[in-house]
Amino acid sequence: MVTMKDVARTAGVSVATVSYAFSKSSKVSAAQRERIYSVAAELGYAGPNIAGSSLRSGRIGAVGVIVPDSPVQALEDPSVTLLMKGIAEIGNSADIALTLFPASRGGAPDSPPNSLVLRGLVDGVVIHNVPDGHPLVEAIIARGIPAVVVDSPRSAGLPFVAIDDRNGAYLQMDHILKLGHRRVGIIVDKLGLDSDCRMVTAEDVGAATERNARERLAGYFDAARDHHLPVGELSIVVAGNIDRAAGAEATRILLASAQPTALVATSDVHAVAAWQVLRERGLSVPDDMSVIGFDDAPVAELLGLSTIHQPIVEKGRAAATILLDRLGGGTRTRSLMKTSLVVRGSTARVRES
Amino acid sequence: MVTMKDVARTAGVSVATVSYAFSKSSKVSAAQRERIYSVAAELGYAGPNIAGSSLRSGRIGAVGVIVPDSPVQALEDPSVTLLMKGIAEIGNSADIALTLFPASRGGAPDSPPNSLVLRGLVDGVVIHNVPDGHPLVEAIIARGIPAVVVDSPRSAGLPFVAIDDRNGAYLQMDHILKLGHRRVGIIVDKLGLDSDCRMVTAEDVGAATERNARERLAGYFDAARDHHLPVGELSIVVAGNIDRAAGAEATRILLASAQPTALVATSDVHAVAAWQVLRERGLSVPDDMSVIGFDDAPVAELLGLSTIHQPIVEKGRAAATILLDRLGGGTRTRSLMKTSLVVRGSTARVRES
DNA sequence: CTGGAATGGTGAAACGATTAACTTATGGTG
DNA sequence: CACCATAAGTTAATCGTTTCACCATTCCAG
Repeated sequence: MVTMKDVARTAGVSVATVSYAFSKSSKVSAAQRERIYSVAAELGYAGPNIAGSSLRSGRIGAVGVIVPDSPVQALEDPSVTLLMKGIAEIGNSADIALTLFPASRGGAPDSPPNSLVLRGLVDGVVIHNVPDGHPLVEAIIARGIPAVVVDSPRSAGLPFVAIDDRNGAYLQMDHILKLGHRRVGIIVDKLGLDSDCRMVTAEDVGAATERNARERLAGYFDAARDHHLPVGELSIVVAGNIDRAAGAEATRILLASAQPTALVATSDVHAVAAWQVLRERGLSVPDDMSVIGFDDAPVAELLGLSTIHQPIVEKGRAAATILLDRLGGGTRTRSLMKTSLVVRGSTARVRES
Repeated sequence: MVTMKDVARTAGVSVATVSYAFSKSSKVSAAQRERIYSVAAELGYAGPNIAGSSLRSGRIGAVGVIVPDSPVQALEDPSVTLLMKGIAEIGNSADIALTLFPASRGGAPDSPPNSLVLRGLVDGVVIHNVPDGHPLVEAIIARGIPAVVVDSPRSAGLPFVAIDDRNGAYLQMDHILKLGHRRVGIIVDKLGLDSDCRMVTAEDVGAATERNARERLAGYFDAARDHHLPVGELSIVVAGNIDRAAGAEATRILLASAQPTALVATSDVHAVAAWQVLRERGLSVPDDMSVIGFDDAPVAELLGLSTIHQPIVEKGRAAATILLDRLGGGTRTRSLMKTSLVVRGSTARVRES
C-alpha cells in the first residue's frame, strides 16, 4: 500500500506538506501542490487513507440512512428508494458516500451492543420512519451523533423533515367522502411492533406506537367527523409490511368482513396491491370500487391511481442538506413539506345501488 | 468519546483484553468477557471504533456497490434497487454495511484523483453495469481491491455474476417473430458514452462499447436470421438513460420513422414507457402493437407486461456471497444465472391487415 | 537598515485499536 | 513431586493522517 510517506519521500517534502496539499490548505504553494499531485498519480496514490484520516480528524466522509426493518424489506418500498435518491443527490455533490443501515441488525444475536453507526462508520445519519423510542435512535441521541429524522420518530431535539400527515390523510378521506362514499375500508401501515395483518379495533388505535399510522388515522377521523360519518363505521385493517403481499392480504381481510365501496390506503404500494386483488375478483376500479393511495410513487402515475402527493425526493434533499449543515456546525432544524391531492382515474362518485 | 482505554481502566484489565473480548477471541474467559461487556454498556461504549480498528486491521466492515452514472440516476432503475436488495440481504446477516457509489463522481472537478473507494472506505465492491475500461474500474483492479462484477464489464480476472444476455435477447425476439411480426422496433440501452436518444445505424452497433447492449443486439440479430428476417429491417433506437422519460422519447422517435407492429425493449422501464406513449396515442396493446420488456421488474407483473425474467435479487446475493468469500480469502469466481420468457398480456399475434 | 508580517514549510505528538511476543498461574501426567 | 502444556493476561509496537507549534525566508513600510 502506498502512503503519504512514500509520496513525501519521492517528492522530497515532508509528510505534513503532502497532507496540507491534499487538504487544499493555503499553507502550500500552487506549484508545490501540482508537483505533489503528479508524484501521487505516478505512484498510484489515491489520496489520504480514510481510516488514518478519520482516526485523526474524526470525519469519515459518509452519511448513513437508517431504514426500518431490514434493508431487504426497505428496498421494496419506493418511498425509501426515492428518499435515498434525494439524499444521494446532495451527498454526491459534496463527495460524501451514502451507507444503508437496517434499524434492526441481522448479525449474531448474542453480540455485545454494537452498531456500525455507533462505532463511527458514518459522520451522521438520516433516520427514516423508525418507531418512537427505538433503541438505536436512543443510542444515537445519547452519543450525540448528528442525525436528521424524516417522518418519524419526532424525538427530543432531533431536527426533522416531514409532511403534515394528519392533513394529508384528511385530504385523502375528504376526497372519498365528497364522492359520496359511506362504507369506506382503510388499509393502514404498521401500528406498532407486531406486523401481522388483521382488523383494527379502537383499542389498537389507542395503543399505536407508530407515529405515521396514528397521525393518518387521526386525519381520517377528522374528515369522517366533518362529513358526519360515525368513526365506528370505518373498517380498518393493518398491513404488516409495506409490500404488495401484505397489501393483498389486508385487502382480502377487509373484503371478507365488510362491504366497502371505497378503499383508502396509507401507501401507494398497498393501494396497488388492493387494485390487483380487486381485478382478480372481477371488480372494476373505479366503477365497483374507488381506490386511493398515498405518496404519489411513480407507479401511481403509471396506473392512474388517485393519491396524495408528497415530495419524497425533496424530503431526501432537505434531510441531507440539514445534515450536512449540522456536520459543518450549522443549526438548521426542520423543514415541513406540502402534500396535495392528485385525482386520477381510480376514484369516482359512489354508484347508486 | 469513550474508548477502549476507558473500558479497560474501569474493568481493571488491559486494553488488549478488552480488544480480545470484543473480537471474541478465546484468549479471554467467558466470565471476564461478560464483565467487560457490562462495563462497556454502563459506560456507553458501543464497540471498537471503526477508524482505529480499520487502521490497524485493514478491515472496515462495509462493502460498496458501484452503479453507473450518479446514484441519482441509478435509483430510478428498479434493477439497481433489486440488486442492492440481494447484496444487502447477504451483507446484513454478516453485519456488513452497504455503501452506494457513483461510477462518476460529482465533487469538485479540479480535485486530485480520489475516490472514496480507492481511499479505503469499503473492503470490497460490487460493480454493476459499468462500461468496459472505466477508469475507476481500472484503478480498482490496479490497487487490488476485492471486486465482483455484475453484468459488465467483464474485465481481466474479476469474478462476475451475469446472465447470458445474448440468449435472453434471443428468447425475446424469437417470441415476437414467432407471433408473426416482421416490422419490429427495438429500444436499446446506452451503447456507449453519449446518452442522447436517436436511431441507431449499423456503424453505431459496431462501435458500441457497452457490453450489455452489444450482446443483446447480437441476440436479436441471431433470432432475426433464424426467422429469415433481414437484419436491416429492424428499426433500432437507443434510449439514453434507464428512465421513463428516455424510454418515451425513444418510442416517439421510433414511431416517427418506422411503422412497427411490435416493440422490443432491453429494459422493462423502457417497455413501460413505450406502453404509456402508445396509450396516449390511442393505440392499444397488444391489439395494435405488441410490447415486450426485459428484467421482469415488479412493475411488469403489475401491468401484465410480457418480458424476459432474470433473477436480479439472486444476482445480488450471488455477487455478495462471492465478494465475502474473497474477503475471507476464498477464490470463488463466477456465477451464471438463467433467464426465461414470461408471456403475459402485452404480446399477441400480429394483426392481419 | 531594521522590525515585523506574511508566506511556505517541517517535526512530532496524538487519534483508537490490533496483535505478536512474552509472562504468569493452573492443572494434569508420568 | 517435577515438568510442561494450556489458559488467561499483559506489554508495546504499529497502522496513516492531521494539526499544533515552530522555524526560515522574503518583502515592505517606516
